Amino acid sequence: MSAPSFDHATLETQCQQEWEKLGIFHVPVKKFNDSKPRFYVLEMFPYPSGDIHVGHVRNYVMGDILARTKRAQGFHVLHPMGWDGFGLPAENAAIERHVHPKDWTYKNINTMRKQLKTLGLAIDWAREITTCDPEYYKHEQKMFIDFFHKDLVYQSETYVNWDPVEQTVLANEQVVNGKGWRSNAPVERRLLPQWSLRITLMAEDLLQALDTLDKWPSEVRTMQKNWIGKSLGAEVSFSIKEHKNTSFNVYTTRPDTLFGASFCALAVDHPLVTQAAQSLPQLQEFISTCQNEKLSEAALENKKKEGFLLPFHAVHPLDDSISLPVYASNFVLMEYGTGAIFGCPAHDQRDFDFAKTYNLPITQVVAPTSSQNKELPPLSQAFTEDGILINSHFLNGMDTTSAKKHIIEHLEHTGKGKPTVNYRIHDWGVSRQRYWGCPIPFIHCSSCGAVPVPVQDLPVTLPYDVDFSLGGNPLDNHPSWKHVSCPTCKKPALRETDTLDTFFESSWYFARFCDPHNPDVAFDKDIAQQWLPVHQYIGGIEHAVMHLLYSRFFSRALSLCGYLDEIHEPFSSLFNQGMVCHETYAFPTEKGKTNQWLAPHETSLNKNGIRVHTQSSTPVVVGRSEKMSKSKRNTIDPVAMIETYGADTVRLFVVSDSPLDRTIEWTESGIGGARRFIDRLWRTGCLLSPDEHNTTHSALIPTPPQNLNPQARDVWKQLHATVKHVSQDLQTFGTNRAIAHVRALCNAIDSLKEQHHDTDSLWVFEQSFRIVLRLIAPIIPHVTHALWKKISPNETLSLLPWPQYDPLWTTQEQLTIPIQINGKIRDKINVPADASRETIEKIALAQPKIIQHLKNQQVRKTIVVASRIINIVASPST
RNA sequence: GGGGGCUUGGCGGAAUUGGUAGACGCGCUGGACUUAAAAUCCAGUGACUUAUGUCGUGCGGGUUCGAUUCCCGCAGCCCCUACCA
Repeated sequence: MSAPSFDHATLETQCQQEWEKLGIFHVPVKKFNDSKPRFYVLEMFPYPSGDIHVGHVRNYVMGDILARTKRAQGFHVLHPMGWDGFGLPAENAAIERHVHPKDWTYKNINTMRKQLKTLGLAIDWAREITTCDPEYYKHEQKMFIDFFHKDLVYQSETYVNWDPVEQTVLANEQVVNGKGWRSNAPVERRLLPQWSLRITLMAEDLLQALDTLDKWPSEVRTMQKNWIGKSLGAEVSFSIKEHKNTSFNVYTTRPDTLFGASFCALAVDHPLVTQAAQSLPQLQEFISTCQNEKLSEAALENKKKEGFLLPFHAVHPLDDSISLPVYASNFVLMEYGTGAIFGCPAHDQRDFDFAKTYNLPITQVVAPTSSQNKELPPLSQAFTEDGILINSHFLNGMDTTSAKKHIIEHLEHTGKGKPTVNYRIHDWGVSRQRYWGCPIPFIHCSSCGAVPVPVQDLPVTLPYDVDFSLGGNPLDNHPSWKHVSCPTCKKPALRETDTLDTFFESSWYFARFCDPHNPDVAFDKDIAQQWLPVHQYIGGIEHAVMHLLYSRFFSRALSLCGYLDEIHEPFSSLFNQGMVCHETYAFPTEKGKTNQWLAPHETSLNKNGIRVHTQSSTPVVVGRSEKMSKSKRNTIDPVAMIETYGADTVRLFVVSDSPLDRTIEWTESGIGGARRFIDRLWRTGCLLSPDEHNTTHSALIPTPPQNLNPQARDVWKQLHATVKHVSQDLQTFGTNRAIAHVRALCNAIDSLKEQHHDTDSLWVFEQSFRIVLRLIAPIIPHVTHALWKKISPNETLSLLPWPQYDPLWTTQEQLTIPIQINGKIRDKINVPADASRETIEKIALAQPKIIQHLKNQQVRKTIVVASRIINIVASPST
């Protein structure tokens, strides 16, 4: 890499101090009454995990480029930053390293803030928020109570992962192969009373409104759609032969195949199974086997479908002479539908497998449309397509669609069933048995039940003096914190010791940023509404479902509770940045032990080209490239890079090559090229003398002198075209193209300077260079700011309007048009842009090369696409 | 099992959305400057070919005057989701 031509560290610090002094990126918290449009750009805020890595840099730089561009284009820009403070890693640090989660979190925040600030981001730091601050979460507690009063919150019993050794509830990621991650003890399922949010209430609206989100990636919309999982079917009632008045309901999307039913199956936690198990020890055993299996088997593909034959039969709802065996089975889920199915082996692969295992009849009731009454061979697998009904009494001969309609009508008529809409999405369980989260503001009283904490008593703050060595939930173990009196009857009562899912904080932070320090309310409605919805949200695809869906639910719930009017969608445009990946490195592991990951900087290639742990020279296991994450330690620290090359170089480098939505494999090769470009700008800028006339630079590009030489004229045209392209590209995250255009223009103006030394060419050179600085400023703000100060001491680059191109200069008066013969380019001609098709054709056919090629050929047809191409279709003359 | 995506020189990637494939950069090669190196500048750089040319956007087909772009089939890689009745 080149020797620095200027001291980037000093220059960048100075620039950042100047911006701060001028308050350029600060937006007052108030209602605007000017006509200036507003633009809210938000990157998903970081979890304070320790240090920033290059993935963060790429993410926040791309948002910053947009914020700076929009600012120059005349918008009030809101571009804030905050911290998603609550989370499990803080608690893990407490358990493993005996630091307090709060201290750990705030220390990380301070580190990361400092690191982010070195990038020179155009952020209004006065709006910084931290979600683990009671000033933030007290409003969340109020919201929770408001949701409760609107019946959007309720309590119910739900299963959790319970570690019997640690005496604690485990998050899904803390369950490894069905065992507790620390205790290695088999995890149990336990029923606990939990709080849930009624997101299912809004399932239909959340689904329908996806169609309005036309500035979201279609994959994200599809994923949400599948997650909500609406299906149309029927609920069918099966009565039990042995017990009069007992029945169970089955949900099916294929009621048309009902005559093919050969068994029924219930989930192992279905009430009828639980009941039967009371007198059947073997069934009890089967249930617990299935429940443990359920947690351990991540790969369900090879899992056997098992059943336990229950001591009763189901009566076929269409023919009470038929009774069907009923199984408790591991492939039926209580969480979906009604937790019970009827098995139709011929038309469902799972049922087919099950029938094969237990020797149940396989009756085909749908025939392929093509089969036309021919005899059907026995099935080797389930036939799941639509077709024509057979073996189905009154349904015979109908197609699948009309059979469905008929059977549902029939079932409704006999009272055995009804059409049903089913959603896959569940209500959102928000209780977590953890310390480092927002306390749920409820008090449990033996006589009054669950009572909300009175608003004047909010916030319910987390106690600092907690003991993590006891295991379990420290809030529950705290000697005094949970003991309170009931707000209603004043009798001794217990505080809720569960805290909220950390997705709760991130579901409304975008609204808090609008009015971040309001002590009384979560945010002022009018102030929030002038910014919302977020115009451009930026974040990873991993949040495609949960975070984005919860936020969408929240904006609806907040509207219901009067926090917002008419804001239903929180993010009008969404951009998914690509992942930044890197190989993983680990010491060779012994069986049964967890990987000991190594950070890339701890390894190096030895002289034989083998990657080793640098300190010990031990060869390391090189794993495949994965998304950078703290857990795999495959992160790259940008701090050293910023020190060596400067923030501008790092900023330019991370957005230069790959399109921002593409997954990239991190490599530092090429960063020298980014620095070279900046050095080149610096050298060129230093050649220019300060502007003595104190010209004020507006959006308009100045008019050049008359009669420029052709090269200068071409540069001037290219300049306008570049402004056009870059303006578009910077707004659509096409930074790689924008940079390429600017570099091409730089090459052109440099060669103009080399070849022409007249005053007019010099003028073109200087003016073009000024525009280059303005176009590239959002990407490399420091060096451009400093250079502008040199050449226009009375202006601040960040306050200049965005340059506007003149369409007159982007039109070509002379065009190069290729001539094809049968689709192959044979020659090129220069023609005036307004040449008619006939003229072009005439010129083309007169070219010597073309005449040569058309010798012995007969022209059949000529296609002239104005200002594009000419294609001559010819064939050998006969 | 279901859904989505990707595949262009040695590498990252462009391509006006069906019209000059390889912009811009990295790397590499040669040259200038230098005692030498670094830096900088100049030239070259898809393959084959002495050249005119020929081939070339994962593979096979199709539509079209014309396909990296649209359609069908196949392969490889990646992501999401999953016993969803």
